[in-house]
Amino acid sequence: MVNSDNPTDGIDSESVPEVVVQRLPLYVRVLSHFASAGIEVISSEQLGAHLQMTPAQIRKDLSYFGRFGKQGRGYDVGNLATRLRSILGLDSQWNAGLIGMGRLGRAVAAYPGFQPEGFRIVAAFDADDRLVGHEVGPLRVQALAELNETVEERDIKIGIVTVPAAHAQEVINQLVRAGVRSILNYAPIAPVVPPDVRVQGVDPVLALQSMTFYLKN
Amino acid sequence: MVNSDNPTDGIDSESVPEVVVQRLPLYVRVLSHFASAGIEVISSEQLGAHLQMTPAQIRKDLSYFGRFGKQGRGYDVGNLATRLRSILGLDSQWNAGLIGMGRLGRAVAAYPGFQPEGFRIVAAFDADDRLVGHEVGPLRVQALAELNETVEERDIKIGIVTVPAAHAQEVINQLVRAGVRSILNYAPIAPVVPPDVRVQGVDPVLALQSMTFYLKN
DNA sequence: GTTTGTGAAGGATTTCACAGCA
DNA sequence: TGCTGTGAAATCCTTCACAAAC
Repeated sequence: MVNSDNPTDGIDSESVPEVVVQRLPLYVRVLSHFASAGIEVISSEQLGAHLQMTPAQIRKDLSYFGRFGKQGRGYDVGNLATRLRSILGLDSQWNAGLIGMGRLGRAVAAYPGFQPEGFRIVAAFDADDRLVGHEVGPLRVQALAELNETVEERDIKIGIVTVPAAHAQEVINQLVRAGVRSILNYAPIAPVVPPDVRVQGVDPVLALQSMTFYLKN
Repeated sequence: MVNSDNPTDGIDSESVPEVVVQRLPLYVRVLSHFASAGIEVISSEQLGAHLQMTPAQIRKDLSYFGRFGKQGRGYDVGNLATRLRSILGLDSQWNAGLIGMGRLGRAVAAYPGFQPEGFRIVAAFDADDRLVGHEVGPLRVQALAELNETVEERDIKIGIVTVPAAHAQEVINQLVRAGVRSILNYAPIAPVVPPDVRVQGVDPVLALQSMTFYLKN
C-alpha cells in the first residue's frame, strides 16, 4: 500500500468546507516559497498579502485542522507546511493512470510538475489499437480493456483523462467502474459521476470564457 | 477594434456574483452539446441533471441576465446559447499574447482548443535571446521589451503566462504595466496583482492536491 | 399540466472584533 | 505589545416554494 493514513491528523472531511480544502494547497505552495527564501516565521497578515486574501480567512481556515500558530509571533513556516502537507496526504506518493495518449496525453505524460509533488503516472491507456504497445517515455500504452486489472495491480487512485470530448464521459464511466474516485479531467465536458467521485477539470478555455465577461462589461 | 460592445445586453458586472459568471461558460458548453444533438428545447431540470446542479440554481443564475425561458416549455437551446455567448462576449474575437516559449508555451501555442472559441494567440514572447526571432507555428518569438507596443498594436486583451515559476510574477507585472487586465496563468504561483486585474490559474497539480485530502480522509 | 422567474428562507462562508497567550 | 484562535455578526450564495405564463 503506497498511501498510509497518517495517524497524527484524524480529520472528518465532512466537517471541513470544500472551499477551505481547495485553498490548503495554495497555502502549502506559498509556505514552500517562503521557506526556500529562508523565512522561518510568518504571520497571517503576511500570508494574506501574498495570497490576496484577508488574514482572518487564513486563520479561520487553519483553525479547522488545529492550532498551528503562536500568539504574538505567527506561524513557523516549515512546521506549518509539513502539517498541511500531512493533512492533505501530500507526504505520500499517489499513483495515477493516464487515459488518452494523443497530443494532449503525451504532453501531460511529459509534464515535469507532477513527479516532484508526489504524483506518479504509472500507466497509460488508449482506445486506439495503433497506439497500444507503443512506448511513451517510461510507459507502455495499454488497451482500455486492461484498465480494471491495472488499477488494482498498480494501486491507481487517480485517473487523468486526456481523451477527446466525445469519448470523455464513457472513459470516466470506465474509471468509476474500475474503482477510481478521483479524476482530473482535461476534456471540455462536464461529466456526470456518482456523488462519491470527485472530478476536477483543467480547462483553459473555460477560464478565458469567464474573463471576457469582465473585459466586456 | 476587434471587440465591439454588444448593445443588446447592458449588464452591470458588479451586480452579478462572480460564481455565477464562472458558471455561464459551462451552460454555454452544455447547450452547444444539446444543440448539436438536435435538441431544440430544454428545461432547467434537464440542464441540472447534466451539470449535476439544482434546476433552481440554473434559473436563478440566468435571471441575473434576463428572462430567456417560456413557462411550461423551457428554454430554446439555440437562442439561450446565443444570448449567453453574447453576454460573455464570446461573439467576438479576443487577442492574446503568450509569454514564455519553452516546452509548455509551445504546447499552449499548438493547443487547438482556443481558436474555435474565438481566442487567438497573436504574439509570442520570451526573455531568452536565443529563442527570439525563431518561429513557432505562425508566430515569430519577440523580445519582452516589445511587449508594450505589441499589446497596443495588436489589441491584445489577454496575457497567457507560461514562464517558469521564478519569473512569473515579474512577467505578470510587465503585462499589467502594458495594460493587460486578464491573465491566464500556467505558472505554479499565486501572483499579486492590482484589484482591477483578473488572473485565472491553470494548475493541474493544485487540482490534484485538494483531491488527495478526500482520498485520504 | 408543465416549467419559468423570483421573493423569501435557509445555509454557507467570510469578516469582525476581541479575549487570551507569548 | 503583537498576533493567534474563535464565537458572533455580516455577507454571500443556494434552495424553496409558488404565482404567473404558456
